[in-house]
Amino acid sequence: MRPLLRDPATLLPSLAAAAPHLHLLRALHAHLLVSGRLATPSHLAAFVASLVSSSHHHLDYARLVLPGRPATLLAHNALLRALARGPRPGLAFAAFRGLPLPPDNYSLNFLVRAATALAAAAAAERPVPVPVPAEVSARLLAVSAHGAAVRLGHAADPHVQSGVVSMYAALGDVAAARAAFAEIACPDLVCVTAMVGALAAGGEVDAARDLFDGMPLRDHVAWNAMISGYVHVGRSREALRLFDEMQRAGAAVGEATLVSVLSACAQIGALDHGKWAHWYMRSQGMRLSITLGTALVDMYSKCGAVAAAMEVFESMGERNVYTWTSAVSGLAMNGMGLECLELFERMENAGIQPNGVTFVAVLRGCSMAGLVEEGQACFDSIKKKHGVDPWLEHYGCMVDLYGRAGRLDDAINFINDMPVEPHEGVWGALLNASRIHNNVELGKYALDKLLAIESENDAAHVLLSNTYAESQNWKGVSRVRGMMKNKGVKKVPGWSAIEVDGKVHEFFVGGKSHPRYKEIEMMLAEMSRRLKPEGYAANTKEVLFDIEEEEKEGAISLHSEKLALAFGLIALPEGVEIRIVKNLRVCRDCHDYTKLVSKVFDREIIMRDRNRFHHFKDGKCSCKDYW
DNA sequence: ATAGGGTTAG
Repeated sequence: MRPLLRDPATLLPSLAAAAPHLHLLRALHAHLLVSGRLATPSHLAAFVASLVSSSHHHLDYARLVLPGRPATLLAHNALLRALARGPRPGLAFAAFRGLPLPPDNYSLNFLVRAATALAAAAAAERPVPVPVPAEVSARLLAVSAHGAAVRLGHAADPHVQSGVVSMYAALGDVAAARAAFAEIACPDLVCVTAMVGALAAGGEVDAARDLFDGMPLRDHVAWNAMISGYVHVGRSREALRLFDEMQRAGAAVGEATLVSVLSACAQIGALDHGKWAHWYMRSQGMRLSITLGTALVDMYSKCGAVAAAMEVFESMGERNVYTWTSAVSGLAMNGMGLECLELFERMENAGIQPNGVTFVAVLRGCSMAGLVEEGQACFDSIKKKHGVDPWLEHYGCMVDLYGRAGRLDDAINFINDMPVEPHEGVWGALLNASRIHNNVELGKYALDKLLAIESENDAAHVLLSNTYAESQNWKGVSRVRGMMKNKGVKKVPGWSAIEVDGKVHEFFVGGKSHPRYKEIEMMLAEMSRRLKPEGYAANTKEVLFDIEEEEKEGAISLHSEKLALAFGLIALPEGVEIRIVKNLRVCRDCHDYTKLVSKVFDREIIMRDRNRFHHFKDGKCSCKDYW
């Protein structure tokens, strides 16, 4: 005979996921008691899980229900699992200690997951100078969970093994992950993959790659771990190469893969690759999730395709802080300060709480567009309206805002009024402002402060040297050169990347290794020839100061962006814009040079440097020579 | 009758 009503107990599994209200749970409890089903372990376990699930935390209720029942691990493990997944994973440890039965491999696994959740939460907190207490306690709990697994004889369980490895990875402790992994006699594929992930996320990509290459089988998760590892350390070209291999190997390309691929494209400005990824996800009918959509917005923004970025942004049904921040920051990077402020206002109206990263983006937008008053208002609102203490970076942005606008006094007063000790970013901003406005004295002052904090900052030395150079103070330039030599400060080598026919070409300062270098050399000569009548003379003020005076002109012509530019003129058909991505700030000479090339060769050139975009057209740049 | 590895913003 079929029951007339659906048995309420069948609702249990879905209730566990749905965070039900207390009255519903009480009714269910009554039903389970009356029908006697609460005595069966599976029903009890499911009921406990629904009590402790997600935000509705009826923990005390669960604690009342459990002791009155014959103790089963099934029910207690359900509690552990729910606690580990819940908003306060630390509670799983107390429950574990209070277990009325010897824990099994499942219990240990849930305990390890709880420690992982704590570690991840601690890592997600803003980096602060000293380790946060959450991190310290996460570490202690991780070690104790691992110890418990070993002590209780569950260290050989494959689920526990992979869990322990990724737990240490979540803590950011690669050494501990390595040590734990070394103890495992026969790690299975999932466990090896976890180790690949741990190494990759910890920045040890080459070690990760060795392990990865040695795997007899690799599924899509292993590929994803490896690809994201490359992206993480900025080796995006290798990431894209590996992605090609992944496809040839027939591994499943999913959301996680594409997010990493898009991030790689964003880093090196590989717009064609990025467009392809966008096309691919559409052709596969993939849903535009928040994560994927955000990665797309970021990719298009960082490739200088703001319109496309905004199109994706507007088409998204759901957005979170990351999405909004990416869009706001995209507008800022592209010098669209007013639009950036407008979007920020929309964000606030939409009820999305901005965070510190958002404010950095807005302040940078103001700084680039010279919107001093607006930036001031934004800075004040951080504390007044949002009740958040500004980060040091926000102070740095303000110094940059005043400094770029030429309001050096305001910048200095601002620094003097800071309630916290200025950090290197603040002095760096002041140093940069001194360079822009040729104030050598102030530059020296800022550099002294900067070096007192961070004595090996290469960018600082380069900035000071450039400040000297712009005021023709060659003695000063060589003094900085000496300082750098003495301290062993190495200048980060500049590179520029350009994408042609879906292939990314990378150029380094003075590099001659490109297969088409002969043609590039000829093109460079032609460029010089055609630029001379336009009044171009190599600007030897800002140069690499490790090069002797008489070599300057020759050396300048080989800055990586010039090589990329020459290659773009050769390899890209007329009428196609040239897109170049560079890892450092573009120097004044290359900026002047590129402006003229855009006019003489009638090309649009879009150059992304360390800080922002430059859209060159008809001999002018979108930054209005202000960067 | 409960478990595992990979994914976004400055």
